[in-house]
This record gives sequence, C-alpha cells and structure tokens, in this order.
Amino acid sequence: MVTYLSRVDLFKGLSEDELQQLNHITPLEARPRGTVIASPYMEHKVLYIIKSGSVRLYKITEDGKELTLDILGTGHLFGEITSFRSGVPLFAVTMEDSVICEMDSGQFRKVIAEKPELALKYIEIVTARLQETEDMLEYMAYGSVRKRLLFLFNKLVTKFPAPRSDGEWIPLPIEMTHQELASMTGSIRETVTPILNQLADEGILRKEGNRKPYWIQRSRLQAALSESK
DNA sequence: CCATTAACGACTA
DNA sequence: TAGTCGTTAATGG
Repeated sequence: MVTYLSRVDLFKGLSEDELQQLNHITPLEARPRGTVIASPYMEHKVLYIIKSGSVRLYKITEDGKELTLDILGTGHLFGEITSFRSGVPLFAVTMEDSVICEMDSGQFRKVIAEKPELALKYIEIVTARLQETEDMLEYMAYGSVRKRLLFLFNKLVTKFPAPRSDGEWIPLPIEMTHQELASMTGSIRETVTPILNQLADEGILRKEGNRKPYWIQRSRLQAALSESK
C-alpha cells in the first residue's frame, strides 16, 4: 500500500509563532463555492495552500470534456510544481466555500529560506503526488471503470482525514455527482450509475438521501480492490 | 466491458 | 424556464 505521507500540511510541525510569521506573507483569501481560482487564462501563483474547504483540479480535453485530476482538501496544496506544469492548461475550482492562501515565487523562496526544512517537506509532497498519479495511471490503463472508482474512493478516504465514522463506515468528505465521478475516472455518468448501484448492493457503498455524501466500507472496498473484476 | 446516443422525470439556478 | 442530474435502454465496438 502506498503511504500518503505527503498529504500532511506543508507547515505541519511548525510552532504557532512560526505560523504567525508565515501569515504575514501568505494572505488568506476567502472564496465561495464554484470560484475558479486558477485557469490557463489566468496568471497563476506558484503555490496555493488550502486553509479550509476543498478544491478540484481539472483540465479540458481536446474534445471539450472535463478530466478531473485531483481533489484536494484542508491542508493540501497545489501549484506550479505539484500540479501545474508550465504550458499545461489546468483549472482549479472550489467545491465549497474555501479559504485559499496564495504565494508568489518570491514569497515561496522567502519561506524556504527562513525554514529550509520546509523544502524537504515540499519534496515529499511532490513525490507522493507523483506516486499517486502513477497509481491512477495504472488503473486507467488496465483497470475497469469499477476498479477506477474503487481506487478513487480509497484514495479520497485515505487523503482526507475522516471527521467522523460509523463503525467500518467512513463518509467521503466531498459532495460529488455521478458526472464528477465519471470525470475523475475517465468515464461517463451512464456507466458510473449502474456501477455505483452495484457497489451499494455489495455493501461497499452507501448513500443517505439525495444531496448527501457517500459512505464507504473501507475493508470491503479494499477487498474488492484486490479482486480481479 | 464500455462508450455513444437518446430520452425522460426530477430537481435546481 | 433552461440547464443539470440520475437512470434506463438500444446499439455497436
């Protein structure tokens, strides 16, 4: 199993005083749900840090379809090196009201200069992100849509600390439509719908109400992931 | 197994 | 009201 160490805050481990100092050079910006905070048509900063809320990173393929590359939550970061390669059009949109802090390269250099150990953490984050991408690539290439969905759920549950849980059942922290799930697994919603219903029948997935988050049964999910379907 | 196309009722901005 | 969402079904690769 891959460890997602990287998902810890870049600044985790710093004292309150040190965090206070950082606040001076990392202005906080409150953004309502649905705000595009970065796009190929905007001049983007080198580093965005999610203080609260969640953000979806996606690109538009040549035939106009959205491909979601990642979903990030509180404490996660994205930007030039972690997910924006120069010249590659990527979008970042808030999935809920979020507080995002932005750093330009000057500020980032300053922070690294003041706290060199942050550079190491930064490398860990970038490395783990690469690992994650490679894992997903494997499923995209050789796995069924079913497996891609299972992998995605597992990834999300791993990446986001569960705020609460009901025995073996863990809620997914992000509200997602079938459309978005399809976009994240290189599929379409007509394919995703029956698979989700089947996962529910198998007791792997559960959904309360309409506009409510999914719950997953971690052990069953992981068992299903190692099967050959 | 899965994408595409079409279509429909329900819901929502 | 127009657009989005979940769902089903037919078809073809």
